[in-house]
Amino acid sequence: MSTKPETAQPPRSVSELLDRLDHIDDSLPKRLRQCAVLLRRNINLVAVSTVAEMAALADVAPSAFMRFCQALGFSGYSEMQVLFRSEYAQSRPDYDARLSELRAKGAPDATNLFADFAEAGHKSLINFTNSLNPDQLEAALTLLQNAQMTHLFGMRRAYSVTTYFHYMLNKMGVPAMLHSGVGMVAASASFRADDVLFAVTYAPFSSETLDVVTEAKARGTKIILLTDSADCPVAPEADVVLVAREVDVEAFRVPTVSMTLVTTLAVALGQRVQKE
Amino acid sequence: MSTKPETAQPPRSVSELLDRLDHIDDSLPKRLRQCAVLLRRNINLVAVSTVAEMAALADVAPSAFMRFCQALGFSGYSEMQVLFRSEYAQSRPDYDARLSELRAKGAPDATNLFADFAEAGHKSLINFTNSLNPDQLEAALTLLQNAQMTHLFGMRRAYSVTTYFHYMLNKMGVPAMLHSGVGMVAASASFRADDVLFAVTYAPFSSETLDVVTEAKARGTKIILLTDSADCPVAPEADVVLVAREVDVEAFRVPTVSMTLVTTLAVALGQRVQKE
DNA sequence: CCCTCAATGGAATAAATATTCCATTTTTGC
DNA sequence: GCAAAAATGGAATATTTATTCCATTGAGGG
Repeated sequence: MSTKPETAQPPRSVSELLDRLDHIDDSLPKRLRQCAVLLRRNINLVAVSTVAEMAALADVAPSAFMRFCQALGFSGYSEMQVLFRSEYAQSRPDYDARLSELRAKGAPDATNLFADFAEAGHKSLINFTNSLNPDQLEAALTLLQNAQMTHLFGMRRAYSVTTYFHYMLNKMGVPAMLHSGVGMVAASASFRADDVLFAVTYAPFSSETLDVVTEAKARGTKIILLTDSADCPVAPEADVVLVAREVDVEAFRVPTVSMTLVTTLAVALGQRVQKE
Repeated sequence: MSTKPETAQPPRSVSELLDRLDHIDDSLPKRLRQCAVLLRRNINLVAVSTVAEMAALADVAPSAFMRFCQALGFSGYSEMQVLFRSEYAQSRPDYDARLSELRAKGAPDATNLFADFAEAGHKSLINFTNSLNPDQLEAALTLLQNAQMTHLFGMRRAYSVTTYFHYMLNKMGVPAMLHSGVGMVAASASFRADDVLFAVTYAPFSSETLDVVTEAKARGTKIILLTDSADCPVAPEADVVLVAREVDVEAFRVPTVSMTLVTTLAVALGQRVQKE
């Protein structure tokens, strides 16, 4: 029917491009394969290099690299480059250098403090990403997806997390109820067996939240617990336990991982609900 | 002896350049100062932008930006750019490798999504750290420190940020009042001239928050505005504007920078209050 | 072994981008 | 308020860089 479609559509993002590179057809001609291999290994150079430079690294003529870009679906090197440039424009290389520099100079305390919190946030995210158990996320998502209603409960610092989760769930069109803790008894009165309670609590665990979890358990409501320690006393009651540990700065914490996690859950849930 | 030396030698590295920018002579002509300020704040864009783009961001003619580069000691923009490009080319591989590794494995969607959000959070924090103007933080802290009462106001996603700020301020023993938006009129009725309004709003800006800011201005209450764009319509009304831009994932955001920022403010404030 | 077609490299061309020049405006010193 | 100097913006030019073209090479099929 149609002419050889090659890779008709250009990748829309760097990660899409990486995907494609991971599945490079072995039938690719020699030079083009060289390009693919080099690109896969030096993906970070595209934003700041010319075709000629990339071609030289791949040990290939510029025109060959050009053809390679077109085989990927781009109109040329430039079009591919804008992808990398725009992603890079949001980021920045020498984080550590910048941080230590900030600290070294007599920067005001507050600025240093921010840098410390930023670094802590970064570490927390990395730690969590590394130790993340995909099955748990999946389990949580399945529970949420099947829930008639999701009840959100958290006191003190956990309250911010539930408010954001509530906002995101609403935005995604997922029914959710935010309990503010004051009318606690009334809250648990509305728990039903086909509901899910998403409870957030950090050490030292607020007794209200522990009570609500216990109550939910008694009513047969499914329970997802987001906490910062597997030692949370009600962990055994929960169907899924998500442990988000935040690196602290002078004993203070930003709930970066928790916020990122609930956002992820909401967005993933939204995608699933739409596909139904 | 010699002719006017200007900045005879070009900076040898990005951090040397940053040093120089931090000590920009006030005698610099207007346009050139604009360039300096923009560069200081968007240092990361140089590697992937053209002079024309940088000039446009600085709201300056390309030739002016050119002169600015030369005033710094470079022969031109290109020479300055190689500095950034080469530092970038050296420093990135780790992070990219790590990410593409994650992707390569057939991880479930939600896990990938978390990794994306984690990366976005990381980028956001870096960006903010880079462009952070210590004076603004100081100004905000001074206002907060002198306030008789701090009023916190934010709708929708901004609400989570204010709830966390509220929690932290309480913890630090700083008087703060969280307005939840429903009793808005009542809220602004309590604004006094020696109070501070800490308003949080992101595009598209909620009319409630804009109204509250306007009302506060009329009452002589000092205003600190936390937003994600300098274009916020009430930015001119504010005494201090803090711009926390979050990198998005498929148009969704986690308020990582905002949360980190309010935590920083609260802790820094707590330290100062204690020292009094 | 030859013919055909894909692949390749280098050179020619096109496009984008940096850089300089200069007429005009703005500021500074008197 | 005037003259001189500095600063500015826009247009002209130079340079770099991407892209295409085409002659040559090499591989695969009959």
